Amino acid sequence: MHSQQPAVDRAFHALGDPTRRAIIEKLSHGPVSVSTLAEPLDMTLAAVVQHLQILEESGLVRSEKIGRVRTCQIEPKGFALIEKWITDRRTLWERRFDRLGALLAGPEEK
Amino acid sequence: MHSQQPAVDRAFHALGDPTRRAIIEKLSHGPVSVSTLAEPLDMTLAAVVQHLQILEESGLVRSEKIGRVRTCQIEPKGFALIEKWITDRRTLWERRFDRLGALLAGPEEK
DNA sequence: TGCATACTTAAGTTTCTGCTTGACAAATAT
DNA sequence: ATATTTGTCAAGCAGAAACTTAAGTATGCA
Repeated sequence: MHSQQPAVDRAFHALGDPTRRAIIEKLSHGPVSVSTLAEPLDMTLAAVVQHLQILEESGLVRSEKIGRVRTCQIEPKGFALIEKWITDRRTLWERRFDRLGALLAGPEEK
Repeated sequence: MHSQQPAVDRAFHALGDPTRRAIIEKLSHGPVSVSTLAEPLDMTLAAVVQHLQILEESGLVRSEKIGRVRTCQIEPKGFALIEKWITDRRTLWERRFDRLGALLAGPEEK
């Protein structure tokens, strides 16, 4: 139950981990190398690389290797997906709320 | 590592699970009882109750028990938190992108 | 009163995640 | 040339998370 899931599923799963959100926070200020990213994160570099793989597969991060250093940066595509998911749902429940409000205000014609 | 975490952490963790997102999707159309919620979800009612507890603690769902039936509904507060987290980060990286664009367009005075 | 419904709670099992270790590869510096 | 830096890969393990089972509670109904 983990191979062929849609992009929005992977994006939500990726953001579910606090370490990965910390990585996103750091990348928000600009592109950073893997080791710089790992430095403040009380864990081995290998663990950070694993988090980065998940972030990259989920479309939240993009990276490029030049020489021996891999530089990571935010990929907005993934964020757009989860924002869309939320706003789509909110549209549904707000529409319901509006209808309810209209009813409570008293049914009007026209 | 799970007791004193901020609300935004709990909200992201809650939405990381596909079953919980399915519950949110159903609730987006309006309030539903626990057993109605559980019906299409290939798992026991007890499991669904556990998911609901997490959703409720994360501020994404609210519920009220009347008689013997508990009715659940969306609580927008939790969603506002995670949308704010995303837009805050995007503000950062878009600002950077704007500055970059300005540089590439050629430095101008004034 | 007796029985079904709609949960609730606790405990145990299984599966998944995050992390470490260790060995390795490639680029760069000395 | 060799040492150092930067990252990659593959096991393996401990704890967390999801789920089940089973027993219990409170409400509503006949």
